[in-house]
Amino acid sequence: MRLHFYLCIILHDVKTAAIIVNPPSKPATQGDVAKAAGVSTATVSRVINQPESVRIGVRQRVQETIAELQYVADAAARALASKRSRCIGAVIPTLANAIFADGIEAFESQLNLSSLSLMLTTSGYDSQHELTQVRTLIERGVDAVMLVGLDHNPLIYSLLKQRKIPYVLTWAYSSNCPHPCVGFNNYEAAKLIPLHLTTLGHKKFGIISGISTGNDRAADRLKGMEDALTTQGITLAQGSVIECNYSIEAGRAACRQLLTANAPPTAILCSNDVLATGALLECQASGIEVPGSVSITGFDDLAISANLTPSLTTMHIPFKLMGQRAAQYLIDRLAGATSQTQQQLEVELRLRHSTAAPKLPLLV
Amino acid sequence: MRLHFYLCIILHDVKTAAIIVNPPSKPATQGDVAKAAGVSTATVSRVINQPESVRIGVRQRVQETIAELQYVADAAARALASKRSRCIGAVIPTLANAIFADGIEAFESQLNLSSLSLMLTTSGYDSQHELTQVRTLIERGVDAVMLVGLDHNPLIYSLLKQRKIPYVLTWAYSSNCPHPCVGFNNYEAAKLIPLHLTTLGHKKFGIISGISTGNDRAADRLKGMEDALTTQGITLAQGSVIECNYSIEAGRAACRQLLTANAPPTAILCSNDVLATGALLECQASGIEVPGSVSITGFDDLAISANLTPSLTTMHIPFKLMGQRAAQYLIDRLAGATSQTQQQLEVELRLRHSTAAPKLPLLV
DNA sequence: TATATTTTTGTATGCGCTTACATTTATTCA
DNA sequence: TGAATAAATGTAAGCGCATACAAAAATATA
Repeated sequence: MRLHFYLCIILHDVKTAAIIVNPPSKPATQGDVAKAAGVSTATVSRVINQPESVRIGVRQRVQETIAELQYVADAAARALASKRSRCIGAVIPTLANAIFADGIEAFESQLNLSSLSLMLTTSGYDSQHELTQVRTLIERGVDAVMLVGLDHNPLIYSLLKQRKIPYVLTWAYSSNCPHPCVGFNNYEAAKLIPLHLTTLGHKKFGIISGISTGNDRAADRLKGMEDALTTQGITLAQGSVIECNYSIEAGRAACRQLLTANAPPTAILCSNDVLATGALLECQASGIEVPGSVSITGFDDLAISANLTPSLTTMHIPFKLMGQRAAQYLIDRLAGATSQTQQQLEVELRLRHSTAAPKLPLLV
Repeated sequence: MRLHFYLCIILHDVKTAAIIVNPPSKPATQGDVAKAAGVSTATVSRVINQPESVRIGVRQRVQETIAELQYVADAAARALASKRSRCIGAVIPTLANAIFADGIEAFESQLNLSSLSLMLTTSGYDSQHELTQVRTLIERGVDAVMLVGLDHNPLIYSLLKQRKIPYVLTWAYSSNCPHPCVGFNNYEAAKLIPLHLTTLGHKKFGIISGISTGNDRAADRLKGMEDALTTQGITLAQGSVIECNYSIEAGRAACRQLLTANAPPTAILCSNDVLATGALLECQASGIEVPGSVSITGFDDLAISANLTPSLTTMHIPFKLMGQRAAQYLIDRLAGATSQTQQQLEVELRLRHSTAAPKLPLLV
């Protein structure tokens, strides 16, 4: 088979050779390119990895040969020899609800700019499963790992450190976080929301939170909201904090539960926009006026939030920027550079139409 | 360094050895395990890949040694030697709106059951970029590829065939599709929707479609709806078909445009639920009654659709099943088995509350 | 022009694993 | 019990590439 191949080379009809030979034969290797171009494999390797180090004439000849033979470097062999897979792993809780979509898409785009690929997995908000996924990623030989949130199974950190695999935490930030992170302070951000509502005159609150166990973002947001209320001298009534899954149905159910209580709240704080959307839709379905009867707030500023009626007051997060920064941090680390280890991003409370002063001010 | 290691082995204190040695030394290799267990590397390899072929006693000893040394097989070396990366690539249009979330999560879960990892990329609905992504995946050495839709750059197919990489198309099905596919017939499914509305008495329709160029699902759905209407003797007025991005904003804008026309439609057919959600929200925002003034339908049955007010009449697709089946098809192919090449899934029109008879029957 | 220096290229090893084949050990059967 | 057969294990050859080091070529220097 190879016979035809070299024959064609001699005949200066390399293109035809490639066409004729490729279907039946195996893909070209570096050695094939080297022979065809009349250089050593080392030179071919250099043309690919450090083109500047090869004289221009030789380089071009090799590049042409690569094109003609449709040579594609074998990723496994490269990884084995160079000890770099050029793959980055990421574990996010879920693909549902597009909560992580913008951040991840930006993360991947940024990686691609540096010829890195993304290996994306989901944990289902289960820290044990997250550990499994990280293990799998490490076994796959990823060069670095991105995780969501600050709290993770200690085994994850020890695995990562043992293997000297760079990592970055996202969707959260804490000034005293002992790990590299790119995100925002969920606690501090969440504190801003109750303030807005107490300023409007609200005194009775309900909170719909994600499951805080094993989810530091949810826990921080919840605590932030609670602490801010406490600071304002407001006490949350029994049963006015509900934790549930991040789903519209759960948000609806929680909202229903809060509003059918003895003394229903005039404001419902949701720890993300999916829950807030659910709450809002529940009010619509039950004919409860928002913000007339109850104000509702979210967190994340998802695509739908501005389009609901009423549009949702929520916390805007620069997810795209976060994804880019997180990727760049890892890229820099892999290049040996030392970029800023902890990066805090600015968030912004977007005041829209789901919040207003409570309808009936209490007569005191 | 290694000195300590073997010393400890001799002292029968392997666990300590692992703990002491691991941080400073390199991860254990197959050879380390082989020596420590007193077998050849071939046996270690067999214990990992075909445990049944190793006698139970030896097998257990090796497995214990693996655990003690915290041995993890090097993926690159495995891939190089076995010519299988155990990675599957997938290209989906976008992570936004969670349109592909359920299907992809199921796809990944199914892969994981067979120790396969997913390499997920997005194309942004751009067929040129899709080609780039497929190229990247192939260069990464994925064992198989999943794509969304039937129409793709011919180069993608020739690349895949040239490299003999199994692939499967999803989110679509056609009986005369020359490629393996697991999905549903977008055209036939879409045809069912107008029928429902004409039965209710609607005569004036508007359609909000995704961009049909380069998107066979969008094109098929649009054509299905148009053909069904034609069959019913209904003509679409000029400008009553709008193509736009799959975003809520675009759906809102399109809806607004349709409803402010001279003779606005009494029913708006949307080619997916994101657009339908946008349309519905636009009506809410403008105080237009649904289904009183206008009926609205979607396609996909996303999580939000049943929770809107009114709940959305839409086409339900078994995305989870589709993801599983697609993964299983590839798994079977990689195992050399020949499973069914084209798999059509059942869809179901979910009648909900966004559709009703038109308010004012025309007096003829 | 001859030598020293720098740049470019080649040689050859090994990354860690799988697997064909050879060898040894266990099992079966006459 | 011994030969024939089957099962388990070992030996050793790569897989395709990157790279340390050696050699050659180009360039600079005197």
